[in-house]
Amino acid sequence: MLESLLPQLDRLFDYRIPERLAPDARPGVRVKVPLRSAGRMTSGYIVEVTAHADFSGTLSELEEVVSAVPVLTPEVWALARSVADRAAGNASDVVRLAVPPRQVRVEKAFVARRAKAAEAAATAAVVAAAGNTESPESADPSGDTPNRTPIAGYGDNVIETALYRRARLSITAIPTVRQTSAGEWVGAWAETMAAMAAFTLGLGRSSILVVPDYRDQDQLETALRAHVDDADIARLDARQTNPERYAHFLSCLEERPRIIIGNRSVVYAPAFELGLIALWDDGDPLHDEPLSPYVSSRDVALIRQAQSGSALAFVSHSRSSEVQRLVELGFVDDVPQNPKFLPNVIPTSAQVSGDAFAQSARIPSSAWMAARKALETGPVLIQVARPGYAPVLACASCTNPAHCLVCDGPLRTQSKNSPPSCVLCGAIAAQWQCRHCEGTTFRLIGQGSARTAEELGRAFPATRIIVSDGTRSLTDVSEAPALVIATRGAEPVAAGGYHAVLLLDGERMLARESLTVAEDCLRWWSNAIALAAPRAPAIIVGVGGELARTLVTWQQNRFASDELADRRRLRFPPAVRVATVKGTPEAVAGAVKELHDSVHGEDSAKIDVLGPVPDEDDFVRSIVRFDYSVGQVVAATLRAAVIRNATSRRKIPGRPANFRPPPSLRVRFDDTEILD
DNA sequence: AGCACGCCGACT
DNA sequence: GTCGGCGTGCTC
Repeated sequence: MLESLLPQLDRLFDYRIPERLAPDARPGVRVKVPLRSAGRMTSGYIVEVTAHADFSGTLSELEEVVSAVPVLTPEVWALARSVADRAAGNASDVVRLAVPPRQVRVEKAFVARRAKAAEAAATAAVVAAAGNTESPESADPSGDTPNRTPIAGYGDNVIETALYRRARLSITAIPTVRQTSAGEWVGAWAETMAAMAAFTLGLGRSSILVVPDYRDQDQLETALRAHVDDADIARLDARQTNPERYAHFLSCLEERPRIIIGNRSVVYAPAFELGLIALWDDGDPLHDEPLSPYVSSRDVALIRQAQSGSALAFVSHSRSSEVQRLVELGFVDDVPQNPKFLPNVIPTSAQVSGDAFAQSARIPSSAWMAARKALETGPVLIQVARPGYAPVLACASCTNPAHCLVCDGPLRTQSKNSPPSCVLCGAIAAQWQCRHCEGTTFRLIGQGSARTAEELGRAFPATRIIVSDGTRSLTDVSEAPALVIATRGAEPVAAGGYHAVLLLDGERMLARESLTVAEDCLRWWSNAIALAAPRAPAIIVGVGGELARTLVTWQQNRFASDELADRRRLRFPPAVRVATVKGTPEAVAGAVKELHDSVHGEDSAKIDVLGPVPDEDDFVRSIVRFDYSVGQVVAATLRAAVIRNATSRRKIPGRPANFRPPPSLRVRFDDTEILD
């Protein structure tokens, strides 16, 4: 496999292995090979070693084995190929996500340590043979390992049995916090996932646990350390330096079961005897890969599960419509939580309290009183939509929104005494003048986390105020009374759970324009509510209707089912898949025609094309919607069109001799934002 | 990408 | 009759 970005080189090439390289030339190792003419080298990976080449011409010789460590295992290669095929992308792009950059020092240390271990094992084997001792114990195939903690909150052994059967599961997380055996507090979901991984480890198998961000990862790691030895955990995440990441990656290649945790790219980690892939909160957009070919970790997990035969679990408080679809198909099994501790959710319409602060923050009196009461005994969580002080500024005289004089972007205030600055370019609006009425003074609109904190501080003078937002986010707070103001997604875990949770900016959060607003809001709110102590009030302000009813009854699965039904009616994802086709008008028209040619007969109803509409640079854009059943044909057809356009690109007349136009056809599958 | 091959216009 | 322009296509 060549490390090339060119779609026309995204296939296997055969090379002859010279005698001197034969010992190291095994599948998975990094190599350098000649391509096209002498002296030009490309790097790549050996995928297969065979006695007879498929290629009929004369073979070039392998130039160099860069390192003897087989970093691209056959399983991961097969996964990369399937993922690329599904999204009409390059396998080498996927491999780049799967295999971190090589770090020579780290790799040498790994090789040396491994050689030493192998030597020690050989000596031990000799001693064992001489002494005729018992053979080393292997994992008990019958399943139940002694001393493990049961996975609580679900039916007896329901999850254990499912893991043993290697089932695919949608698990409704338990909406509260739990204390680990080491005394630390984490979301119950983390405890559940840790117990699942520990059980799988007891079966002698590895787990891959995928979380959206490092705050979730920290909780999961805390929970895991209470179940297993630290040496059984391997981490792969964006916070690590390159050497750290490579060291942990290499440790996954060892032939012993591990628990591998990290963000979305960890789904590609090599794993010894993979027994479980589990995703926390698969609806979080951080599971969507922003690099080509843009395949989300949910889809990668589904492909990997099919190839490895491992168990698969989607764990969340509110089920994504994608997983709902899989449940309705019968492909994934529903594991409901034991409804013993449902959260105490109270929706409140905007019946504003008489208190001065409550009025300015539009907090209803009942919520205000609940917060005041809860503060006597423990921490209270206040969820707001935005960070900063005043997220929006307007002209004080004409009330029109204020804009940056440099780039015309919107203005905001970061903290109380900081001058207004531009959201986009950061310029400080010094000599600002309104473009509508020549006014020169601002009016602050809305409350960001900092302004909410300041005003709450005034209302509760003796209370500790803690702010957790995008710029400064906390992972946990103590059980002492405090007001914790957090932007959605940045809520810290409180020891013992919050004594009250207030969700303030519901209306504003719902005002965002997106196909998935309702689903996203439900997820943000459910996740915050799940941080409450048992029976503590969770008050949601200014949200009514189906969403409020869903939270009160804690029936997110039914909401997901309704949501999916709506998408079916509209023929929107995930009821169907989508692909964007972008390029010159001729290239797009050609690709669309080929699609109609290859999806024909009774299948033709399974595909429809929206557009083309004009895009930037004389390009046009079409959106193809298609049923999952024709996904392979659609991907293969569009892939062929991309390759053809890359191979024979026409020169534009009247341009400089060496001018190369951009690729005249680009394809992107399953972009969740295109129909917003 | 980047290089070789080939087909057509201008030249000793 | 050949030299070299650049468009077209291939890379094991």
